[in-house]
Amino acid sequence: MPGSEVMTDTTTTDLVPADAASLHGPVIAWFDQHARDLPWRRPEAGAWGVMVSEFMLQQTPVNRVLPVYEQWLARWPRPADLAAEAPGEAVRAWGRLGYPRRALRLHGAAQAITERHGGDVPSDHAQLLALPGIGEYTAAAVASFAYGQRHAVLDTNVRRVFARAATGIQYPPTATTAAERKLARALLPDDESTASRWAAASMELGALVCTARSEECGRCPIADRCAWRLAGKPAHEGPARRGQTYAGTDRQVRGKLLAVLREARGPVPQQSLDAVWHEPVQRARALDGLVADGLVEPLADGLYRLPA
DNA sequence: AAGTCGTGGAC
DNA sequence: TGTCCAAGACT
Repeated sequence: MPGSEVMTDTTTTDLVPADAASLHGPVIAWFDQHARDLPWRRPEAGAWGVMVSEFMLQQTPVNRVLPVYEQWLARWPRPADLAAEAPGEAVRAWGRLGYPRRALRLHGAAQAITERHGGDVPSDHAQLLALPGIGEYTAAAVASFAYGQRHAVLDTNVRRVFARAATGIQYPPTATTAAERKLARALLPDDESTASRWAAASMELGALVCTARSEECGRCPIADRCAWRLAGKPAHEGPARRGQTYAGTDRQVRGKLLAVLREARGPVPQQSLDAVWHEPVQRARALDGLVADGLVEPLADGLYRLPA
């Protein structure tokens, strides 16, 4: 929208730059003291380790990612190792992390890295963004965490921290707004290495202290200047922002179908897939969807398998 | 641009 | 128990 850049947002109490800078020190100092020792943060993880972790962490909790991440990197320590495998092996190794299309996209990204970038995860934001499964957030995260670059890294944790500390509201909007991106850029430290540190620190603060529910302001290094807390922590206004009932959806059927294929060694007969769901129309629709997504490969004689 | 896409733990 | 939530991407 032309003109939106210059519109003044009167509904928020965004910090002025001088206040913004005062956040960096306390948050980064807190991070130095309380950061979790996660495997993808260790130097030996490398850019590939960071990238794999970011794929797995999309909409999935850290604790569930940890074991799969370790197995994945032990088996495929470089992008070329994964690229040489059948995509179905990536889907199988993905296990029960959920959203298995991520496994397919990670495999595709590994192939693109092998073909276009000599087997090295690119450090350029635009080149990262061009890889399958990498959007604005993941491109910024890899560039920042793996290569120490200066990028606004706006994930759900950071958005919540900024919504509270800077804007004074309990929760950020459903979808990321231009105002949020602008705020994130304004809060980004000038120095590259400090900016990279800030990105990780503000994210960790949201993950450990400034959580969605039962936030712990007593442990927050910037509680004394948090706009939301200073306003008396007003409750979120408006309707509940979620409504994804899972039971009975196509997603549940897809999950059941894929679980059968994941646990089988070779091709599976149609009959085995039919057993997971009673309703034939929905079952067929789910299976068609999996085939269309490239997660399942139909063979002759009513056999199905993970993609070769 | 609102819907779709898994899974399981916490309260 | 049902609801909410978890380092989003894609169409």
